Amino acid sequence: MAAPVGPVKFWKPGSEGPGVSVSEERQSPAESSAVTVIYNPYASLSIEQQRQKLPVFKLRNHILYLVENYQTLVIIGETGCGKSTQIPQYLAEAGWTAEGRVVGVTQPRRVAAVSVAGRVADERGAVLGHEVGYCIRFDDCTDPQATRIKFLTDGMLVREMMADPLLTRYSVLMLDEAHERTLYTDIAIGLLKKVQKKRGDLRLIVASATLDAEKFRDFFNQNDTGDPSKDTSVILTVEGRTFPVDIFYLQSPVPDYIKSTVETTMKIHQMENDGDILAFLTGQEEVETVVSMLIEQARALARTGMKKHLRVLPMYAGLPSPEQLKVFERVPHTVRKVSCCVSQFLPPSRVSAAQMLHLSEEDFEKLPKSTVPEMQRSNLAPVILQLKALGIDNVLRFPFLSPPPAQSMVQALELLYALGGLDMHCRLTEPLGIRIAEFPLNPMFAKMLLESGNFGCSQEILTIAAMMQIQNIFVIPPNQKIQAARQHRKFAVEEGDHLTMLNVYEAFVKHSKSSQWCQEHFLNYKGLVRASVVREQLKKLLVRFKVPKKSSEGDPDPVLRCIVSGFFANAAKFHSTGAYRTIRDDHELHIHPSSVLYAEKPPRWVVYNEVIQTAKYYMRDVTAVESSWLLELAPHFYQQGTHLSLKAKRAKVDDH
DNA sequence: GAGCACTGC
Repeated sequence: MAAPVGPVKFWKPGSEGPGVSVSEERQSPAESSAVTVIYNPYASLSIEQQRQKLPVFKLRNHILYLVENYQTLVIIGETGCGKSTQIPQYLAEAGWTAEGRVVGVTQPRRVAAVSVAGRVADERGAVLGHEVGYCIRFDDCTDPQATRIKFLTDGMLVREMMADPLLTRYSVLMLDEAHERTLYTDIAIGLLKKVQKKRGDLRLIVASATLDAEKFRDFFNQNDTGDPSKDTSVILTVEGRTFPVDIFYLQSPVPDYIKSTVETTMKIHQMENDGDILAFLTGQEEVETVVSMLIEQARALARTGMKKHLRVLPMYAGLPSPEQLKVFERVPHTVRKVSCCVSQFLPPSRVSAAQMLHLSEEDFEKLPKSTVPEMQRSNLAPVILQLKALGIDNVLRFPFLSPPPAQSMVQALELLYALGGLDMHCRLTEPLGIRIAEFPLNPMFAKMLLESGNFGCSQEILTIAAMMQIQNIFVIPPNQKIQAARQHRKFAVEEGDHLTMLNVYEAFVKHSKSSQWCQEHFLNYKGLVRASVVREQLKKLLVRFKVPKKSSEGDPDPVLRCIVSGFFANAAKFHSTGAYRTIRDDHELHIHPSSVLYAEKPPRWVVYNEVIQTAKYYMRDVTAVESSWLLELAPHFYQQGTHLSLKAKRAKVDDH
């Protein structure tokens, strides 16, 4: 009756069927776990030889031909075929970066943008930030004069269009991992379709998995003559990958999967020649446990005379990005790299990773292959505001690849109206709406910052806004939970998370931003440094918008009221049922366990920054408020008659 | 009152 545990991934070059050593042993529970092995047989070759080994190399001229002759090329290729690193270089070599033009490559994730840029700079013998650069939020590593190949997050591309709607500097844009259908990839796709109509010279490469390729091609095809020879978009498939992948499923469950992950990893380390290892775990804490166990065992092994060194690296989102980037660094032949990652194959139904690891092969195969586009399930307020800022007045007629539900459009418009960013005719307001859109933040944060001068607490609000952009300020080592909690309590205040984070930052500054002090207080030093960088950048925007520099001098009231002026729409009331309910739509919510208000007497009224959905709907970053503030600071949103005006507005929206 | 998903601007 025991359900098989899986999946186990096993990569081995040149092998068609099951791999040799590990797979043969996969039926033995003690030696089975979710472990991926990557062999790199080309590590000893020169960079140029390595480039020529990539599957995409054979198609170099064909790709260049298609880019020359079609406005849009949809390219299908698996991870590892080399498309992300090679195609931009082929384009540069073929002249697409002549006369100051730029080839841009977007990635859905920051880490990917930085690491792929690093790899390409390496291959070209360039210093990162010159010929090859990257641009992500709060971190622009490009040279406006010198950069020819630019990697950026898709969100950053959308933001760039606010300054240059036709993206005049770019000759080619490649949207990598487009099949992931992230919110900003989808927006970029819609925007680029519009740009292409005005700029026939702009070339687009959409890199996608097989499933969506035809959808992308048809979306971009401007040929309405019915004659296929006049198509403006085309699909090309890159066959193969550098390292074939085999997936194995365990036959029986593993009693202690942490232990067996460590055992399997060590076995591979001792038995196999070259190759790095990826071990998948279900959470940050497990990653850290496995990392420390592996380090310990590798040390013991080194003492017995094992020549090959094991470099053990943790990899999870809470890690500062320089630490995350270490898993992409190349290591010498004498070293084997083990990256311990959090499993991220979570389906949209939000089954937890732990559950996932205990599914049978049959059940695993039943899970949906492609996820619901983010556009279908997101808060669209930031999107709509940005589209408006890009001059797209009728957002309902925007060419969405998958149009979002009308209801979420209406909600977003209502919120933006309530924030004062849009007027009654759904037009961007001047100057507030334009300013809100300028901030690289959720509109509620932007509104809060812009109001902070009026509340006489811009200093405090700047800190709070910056701190809220950083995750995991409180460090909780699994073996020192009690000590960490004791230190963290020193900063906690009954008002909630916002003022607690203000306290943390102010104490950090008071102690001269000392890393030693952070360590003693179980605080994320790098995170706090990042918060101060973010704070400086946000401060520049406030200076530009002439928001007066003021402090409430320790008085919490103005600060709390200012938070409400931005986050009034995210208000919830505690009910006798023992849960919170949103004021807006009576939706049940709970305080997230990471909040300082968790396990405290629940305040009657709260506002929160965001909701995350796991087992339940949790509010993250929560602060207690007075209900009277909601009425006072957002009368248009909460007073009687609101529903009527919303209905009227809805009717107006539906008219478009 | 009950115990923690990730990414992006």
